Amino acid sequence: MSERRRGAVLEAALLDAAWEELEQNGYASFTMDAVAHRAGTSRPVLYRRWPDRHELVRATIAHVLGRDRRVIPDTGSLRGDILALMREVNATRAQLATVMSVHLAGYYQETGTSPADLRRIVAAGRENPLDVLFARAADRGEIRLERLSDRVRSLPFDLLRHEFVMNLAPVTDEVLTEIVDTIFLPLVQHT
Amino acid sequence: MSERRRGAVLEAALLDAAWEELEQNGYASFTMDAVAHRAGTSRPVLYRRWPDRHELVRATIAHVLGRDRRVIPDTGSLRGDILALMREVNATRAQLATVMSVHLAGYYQETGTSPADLRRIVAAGRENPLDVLFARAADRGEIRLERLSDRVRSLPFDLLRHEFVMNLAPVTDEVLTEIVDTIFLPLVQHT
DNA sequence: ACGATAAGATACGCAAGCGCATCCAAGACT
DNA sequence: AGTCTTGGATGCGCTTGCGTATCTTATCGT
Repeated sequence: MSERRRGAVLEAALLDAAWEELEQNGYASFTMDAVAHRAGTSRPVLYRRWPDRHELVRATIAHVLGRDRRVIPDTGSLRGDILALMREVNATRAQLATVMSVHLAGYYQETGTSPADLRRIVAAGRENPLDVLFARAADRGEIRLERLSDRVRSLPFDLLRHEFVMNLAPVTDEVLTEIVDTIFLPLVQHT
Repeated sequence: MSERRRGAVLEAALLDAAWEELEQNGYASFTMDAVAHRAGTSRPVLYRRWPDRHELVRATIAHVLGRDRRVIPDTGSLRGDILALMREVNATRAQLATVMSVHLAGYYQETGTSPADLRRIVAAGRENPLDVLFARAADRGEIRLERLSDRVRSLPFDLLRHEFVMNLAPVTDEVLTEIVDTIFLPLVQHT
């Protein structure tokens, strides 16, 4: 068993360390030195892979979000599916607040990019699970798909995202069911 | 007329400059030097008022949000009132995204404070306009106040805030009316 | 065993940012 | 005019972070 990390193993360790730095200290205090130290390596190792801090941040976000292999729930009802997906997001994507911190903290001004670029990373190569859930609900006759606006469809997750951003933490299950039962479902039934 | 700024006038100029720095370069790149330079002064002037960068940031946010003297609309209907207030927030509070950037970028880790602290600044000494609007609607018989959850009442502004954060810009009037007409009002009428 | 590659370590020099000390000068008040 | 307060300017020294060069060493493949 080798002691010195190499190739993809080393790269993953570097990105994990970078992520922890982002989470624990925020984008404002994110430095190459801190990442290197946390990863148990030295800065030239980072520079051999990423030309600068911004690229390392971008790669870190892609790395963390890219490993997020979500199971698309199938509970037999739209309510169940949406709640299950929200629980999953809640448990795994509270880290989205860390991503948002990069979104907001000056990254765009510093790099000359835009919010759409970060959204592209998040969305890359991924089927939107919501589309699947709604198609199923339509097949079951629960909803008329064409009658639901995009805004209604994304509403539970917009509100969940909002909670993450405002509180920097996952929400309680009561909040999830409140969103679904008192906001989302009444709107679905209304249309 | 004196040429050298003094007292409250100077302090306002300093805080305005600090705000512009936050807006244009983000919290991650916010420095005392840049603020002093933008304000046409020198760093000791800043340090005479605020012990460090974090305190300057906190004071800047309080300054910007504290000058926000909102008129509480009275259009004769809840829809009208909510839309008017949202338009006002949309026109003046897109800058909330800049505030949020501080919220997220590591300020709390750096200062040992919490999201509740920032919310206290925002809310300080201010009557919540929403309470006024809803009380009026109840007086008019439009709604049963006790039947509306806090979440329904704050929903338009939660969604507006979400839009600000996601897009870093004000929204179109179409988005405002969509939120009110297809999300908020159906929920109000449902209860 | 040997060679190639890449990881790890260290050092260098530069610039920025910071916190502070010191001095000068403008402005207000008596 | 004199005094006090505060604004403005400059300089100092320290630390941190960065980008890079150089050297050593571990590991892998042949």
